[in-house]
Amino acid sequence: MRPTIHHESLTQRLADSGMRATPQREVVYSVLLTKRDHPTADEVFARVKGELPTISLATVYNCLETLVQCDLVRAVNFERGPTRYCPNLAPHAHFHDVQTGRTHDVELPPGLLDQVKSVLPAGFDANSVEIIFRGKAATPTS
Amino acid sequence: MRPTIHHESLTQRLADSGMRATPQREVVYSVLLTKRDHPTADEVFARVKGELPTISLATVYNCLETLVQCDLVRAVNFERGPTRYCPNLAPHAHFHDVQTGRTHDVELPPGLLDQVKSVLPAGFDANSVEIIFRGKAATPTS
DNA sequence: GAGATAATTAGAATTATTCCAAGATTTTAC
DNA sequence: GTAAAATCTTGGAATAATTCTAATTATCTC
Repeated sequence: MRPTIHHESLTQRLADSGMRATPQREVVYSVLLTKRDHPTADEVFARVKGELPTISLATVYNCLETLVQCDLVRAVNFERGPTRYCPNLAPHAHFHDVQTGRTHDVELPPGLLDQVKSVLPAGFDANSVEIIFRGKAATPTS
Repeated sequence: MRPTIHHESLTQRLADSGMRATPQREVVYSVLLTKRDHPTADEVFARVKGELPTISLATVYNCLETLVQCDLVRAVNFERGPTRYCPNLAPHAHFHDVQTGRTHDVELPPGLLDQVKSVLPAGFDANSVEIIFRGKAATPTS
């Protein structure tokens, strides 16, 4: 897993925010893109170590925070419990399967978020809407 | 603040789940109903102490968890940070004001949650939908 | 009222995250 | 190209939120 494909856009985004592209940031980002299962910082740490065995957990936290700042990654929090990270930039909702604990992305029809926003009373100006479903997902194979 | 008004329904709900109404549970619930600003467990703890000075933080956590189990209270998590508690049972969304850090309840038109649920692909069966807005709320007095 | 069950309590333990200060790396200015 | 400045990474300590544990207390049942 060599972080080349996304190198350009990552470097660009970071530069836009006055930051540098580093191997650590590239690998953290690459790990998120490779397996999109909403990992925790600890899980990212474990995966990144395969590529950069000497990276520290603090650095993983730093890199994740940086990527969130650059709008390349979304931090997701439902339930108390560790923050999870999602590199899906398209507007989407999350479905949290209470049985497996897994989180699935749910694509949203265009306009839905705006429609939901339109229920806000005067004086409330939302720049983001987050939708979280909870329930059971049918097992893909059964 | 004597927890009489809600005593009946609280006792009933607890009994339905095979649990007892205790002074601690009543005061915790009463505190949530009295000031609906989505307090953290620590904040609830501070408020409850006015009534029950010897209550422990562990008990506050226990009581809150119990109330959540009985569906009398909703636990709300956005951002990493402490869980907040909300005694509003009507379906509603939350608006998180990024300037003040305050959270407001947003009433939802009937049917909206079902409409949102309808975007779920086949195989996903949601029994709850949570909607969180983030942005700036106009100051009431200015 | 004795025994069983349930709830509360204080403090220890755990988990997730942030902070910090030192060292390494990269950039900039000459 | 090198020195100084700026930025990053690192490991460990510190903090914050929550859960666990074992002992005590309260409540319910018969």
